[in-house]
Amino acid sequence: MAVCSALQDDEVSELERAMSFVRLGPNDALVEEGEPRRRVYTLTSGMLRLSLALPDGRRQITGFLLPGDYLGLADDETYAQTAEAVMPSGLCSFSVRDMDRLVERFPRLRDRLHLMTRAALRQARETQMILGRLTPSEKVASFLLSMSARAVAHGRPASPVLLPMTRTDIADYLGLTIETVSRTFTKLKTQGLIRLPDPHSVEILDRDRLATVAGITIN
Amino acid sequence: MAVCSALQDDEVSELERAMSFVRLGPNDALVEEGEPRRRVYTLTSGMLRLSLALPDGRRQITGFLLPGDYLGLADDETYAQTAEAVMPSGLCSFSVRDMDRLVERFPRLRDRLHLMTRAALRQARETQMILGRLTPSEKVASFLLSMSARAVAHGRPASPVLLPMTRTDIADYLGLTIETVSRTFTKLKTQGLIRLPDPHSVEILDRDRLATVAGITIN
DNA sequence: CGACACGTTGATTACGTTCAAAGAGTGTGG
DNA sequence: CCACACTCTTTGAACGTAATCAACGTGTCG
Repeated sequence: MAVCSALQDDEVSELERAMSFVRLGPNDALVEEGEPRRRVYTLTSGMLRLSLALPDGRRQITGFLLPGDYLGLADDETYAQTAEAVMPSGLCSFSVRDMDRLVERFPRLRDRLHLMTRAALRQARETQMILGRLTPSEKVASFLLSMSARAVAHGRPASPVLLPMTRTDIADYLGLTIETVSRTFTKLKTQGLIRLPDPHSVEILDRDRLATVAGITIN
Repeated sequence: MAVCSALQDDEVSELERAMSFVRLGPNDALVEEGEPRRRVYTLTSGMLRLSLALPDGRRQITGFLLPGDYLGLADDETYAQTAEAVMPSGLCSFSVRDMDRLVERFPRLRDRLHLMTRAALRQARETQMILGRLTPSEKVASFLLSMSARAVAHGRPASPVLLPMTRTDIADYLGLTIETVSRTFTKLKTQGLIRLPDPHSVEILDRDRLATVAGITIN
C-alpha cells in the first residue's frame, strides 16, 4: 500500500488495526458525488474511475485509480466526485476520524498524503492541457502512453497495455464521443502504431511515432 | 495574505521577516515552466495567469490567480507551469528553504497550505468538466459566473465583472479560439444576458438565465 | 499620424458529432 | 445446445458547429 511506504513497521501495524477491506464488482459505486465523506480508501487491486456528472447526464471522468492510489485526497466534508469500480477491485478503508488521528500521530503519513495531493494536482493540470488543446489523435496517443507508463510503474509490461475500461469511459475521460475514440484507435492501427488484439488490450508497435503523435505530452 | 489567516500575530511577524516583495508589470513572467523552484509566492494584488505550453506554441491556461492565492502549491523540484502577470501585480516571496522551515514550526501554516492544495485540486477537476463536456456558450457563461463569485469573495461587486485578461487568455483557458470567445460574448449580449461596456468589463443582466446557460456548473 | 495590439465580424472549410446500422462477444432461458 | 437478448465496439453517412482564413474596427503609444 503506497500510502504506507513512508512508514516504519510498527506504524504500519498501527495503521492496519484501524483498517477494513472492501470488495467491489464491475460498475459498483464506492462513493457518490455529494455524499458525506465518512471513510477514505486506498486501492489495493483493480481499477476505479472518478467522475463528475451534469444534470443532463453528461459525464466527465477526471481520472482512473490504480493500486496504490488514494481516494479522497481532494475531498472535504463531502465527496466531490463519484468513484466506481471499472473491474473487480479491492480496497483498504479507514474512517476519516481514524485517519485524522493517524495522520496526527505519524507525520510521515501526513507528508505522504500531501505529496500525493500535489502530484494529483499536477496531473489534473496536465489533463487540462489534454482536454483543451489536443486533437483526438493526440488525446488517444497520450492516453495510451500514460497508461503504459503507469503499468510500468506497477512492474507490468509497457506494451500490451490493458484497458479494462469501456470506450465510453475513455471518451468521457478525453472529452470525445465513443465513435471518435473508436475511429481514432482504428486510425492508429491503420498507421501501424498499435495493434488491437481485442478492444481491451493495445499493443504498442512504434512507441516513438506514437509519442510524436501525442505531441510529446508524455506524463 | 490568506496564507497567514490561520496564524497568530507573533507567527505572522515571524513570517514577515523572511519575506520580500515583488512587483510585476503586465505580461511579466514570474516563473517559467521547468525552472527550478527556488521561491514561492503569494499574490497580494493584481492577477496572474498559470499556463502550460506545447512545443508548437499551443497553450493551455490552467487558472488565474487572485490576491490571496498561493503560487507553487503543486510544484516539486521545478515549476510545472509558467506564471505571468495579467495586470500590474504585487507578490510576497519566500525562499523555499525559509518556507519549509516556517511550515515546520507553524503547523497551522502547513494545514493551511494543504487545505489550499486540496481546494485547487477540486477546482482543477471542475475545470476538467468544463473543458471536456461543456459547449462554448456554457464555458463562457460558467467562466463569467466563476469570476463573479471570486470577485464577491474578495469583497467586490458581483456585477460589473472585471476581466483584465485578453480574449486570447480566455480562449486558452476555456479550450476555444479567440473568435469563438468573441462571438459567444456577442451572443450572450444579444440574448440580453450581459452587457459589454468595454471588452474588459461584463455586466451581468440576468444571473439566473446565465446560470441556466452555464448548465448549473456554479463553482 | 502611423504602427501595433486587440477585438469583432464575415465567409468558408473541416472536423468531430450525430444518427443509423451492423458486427462481435457474453449470458440466459427455452 | 442453440436461440435470443443485451452490451459493447466498429463502421458508414449526413450534419452542424467551431476552427480557419480574412478583413475591418478600435484604442493606444511612440
